[in-house]
Amino acid sequence: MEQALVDAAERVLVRDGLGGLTVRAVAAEAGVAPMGVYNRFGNKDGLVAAVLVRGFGGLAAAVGEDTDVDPTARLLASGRNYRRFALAHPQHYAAMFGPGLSQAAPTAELADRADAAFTALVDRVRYGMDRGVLRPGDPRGTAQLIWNAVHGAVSLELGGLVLTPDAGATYEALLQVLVDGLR
Amino acid sequence: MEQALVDAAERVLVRDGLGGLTVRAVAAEAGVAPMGVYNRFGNKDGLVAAVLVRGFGGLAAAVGEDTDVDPTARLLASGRNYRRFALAHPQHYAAMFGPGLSQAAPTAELADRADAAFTALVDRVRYGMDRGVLRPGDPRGTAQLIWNAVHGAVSLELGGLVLTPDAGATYEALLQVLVDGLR
DNA sequence: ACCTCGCGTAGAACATCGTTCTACATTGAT
DNA sequence: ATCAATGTAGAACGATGTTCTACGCGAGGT
Repeated sequence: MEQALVDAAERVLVRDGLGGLTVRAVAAEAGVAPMGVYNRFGNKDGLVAAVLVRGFGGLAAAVGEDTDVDPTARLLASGRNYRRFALAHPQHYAAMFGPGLSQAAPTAELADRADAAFTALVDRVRYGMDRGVLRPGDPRGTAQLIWNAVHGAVSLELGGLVLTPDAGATYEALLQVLVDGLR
Repeated sequence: MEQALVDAAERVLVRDGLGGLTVRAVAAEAGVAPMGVYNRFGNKDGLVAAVLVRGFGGLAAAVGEDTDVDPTARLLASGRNYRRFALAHPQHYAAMFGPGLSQAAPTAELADRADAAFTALVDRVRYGMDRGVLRPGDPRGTAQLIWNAVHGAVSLELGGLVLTPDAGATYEALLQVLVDGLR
C-alpha cells in the first residue's frame, strides 16, 4: 500500500509537476483518504522522500549503466546517462535538487541512496585514475567536481536557461573540457 | 512605494527564507495591506520578479567586478565573485535559480537582467579568447559551458551537497579544470 | 465653501494547501 | 460472541494566494 501511494505520487508528479504534488491529489490518485499519507509516511515530506529514494535509485542506475572498458568512454557514458536521466524525468530531478535541498530534513535512507549514486561516480573516477586517463588525486574530490559541473548543466537546461542553440552539444563540450582538464 | 515593498520583500526573504516570503509578511513588513502587493505588482510572482531583478543586477555586478588585465585572472575572478555573491545572498540565489526557473513566466525586464549578467561573462570569455588563453570559438557557447559548471558547484554547495571537506578548494579546482580544458 | 465623484486602501471572504481531530468501521484476540 | 485496537473517512483548523466589499480621502465643479 505504501508502494501504491508512492506509485500514485510519481504519477501525479509526472502529470502535474512538483506544484501539483499535493497530499489530496496523491491520496485521490491512490484511491485512499489523505490520512493514509500521514499514517504511512508521517507527513508530506516523508512521501516525497520515498519518491526521491526511487529517483536517486534511478539516477545511480543511470550513472552506472554502461561499463565500457575504456575509462574515458566509461566516464563520458556516465555523464551522458546522467543528463539522459534528468531529461527523461525532469520533475523527479527538480524535486531531487530543486526545493531547498537542505532545509527539508533528509531521511537516512534518502541520504544513503544519494550517497550510493555519488559513489557510482566515484568508482568511475577511480577507474579512470587507475588507468591513467585522469590525473591522480582524491577520487571523491574529482567526482564532486564533475558532479558539480554536470549538475549545473542539467539544472540550467531543465530550467530553460541554456541559451545556446544546441544544449546537447554544449553538454558534450563540457564533458570534453572536464576530461581534458582532468587529464 | 514599490521600492518600499521590494525592500520589505528582500528583508523578509533574507530573514525567513523563500518559504517565509508570503504576501502578508511582505505587506506587514512594509506597513501596508496585502492588497498593496496586487495593486503594484499584479500578484506575488510580480513582486518576486522585482526582487529577482535586483538579484540578477547584483550577480552581474559581481561577475563584472574585478578587471584584471590578465585574461585568465579576470576569468578566475569572475568565477570566484560568482560564488561569493551566491554565498553572501543564498536566499536570493535560491529564488533566482531554485523554484522552477521556467514555469514562473519571466518578466521581460527579468530576462533582460539575466541576459545582462550572462553577457558580462561572455565579454570576459571573449577577452580571454582574443588574448589566446582560451581556445577560439563561440564565446557564448563557452560562456554557457562555464556558467553551467559554476552554477552547479554553487547550487550544490548551497544545498549542502558538496561532500568534500573544503568546498572552496573544490570550487577552485573546478575553475582550474575549466581554464585548463578550455585552453 | 461645500458637495460629489473616483481611486486606492483596509479588512473580510473564498478556495486550496498541509495537517489534525473525531467518529466509525473492521479486524484480530479472548 | 464480545471487546479492544487499529486504520479509515470526512470534517475542521490555521495559513496561503487571491478576490470582493465597503470605506476614506483628496480633486474638481458650482
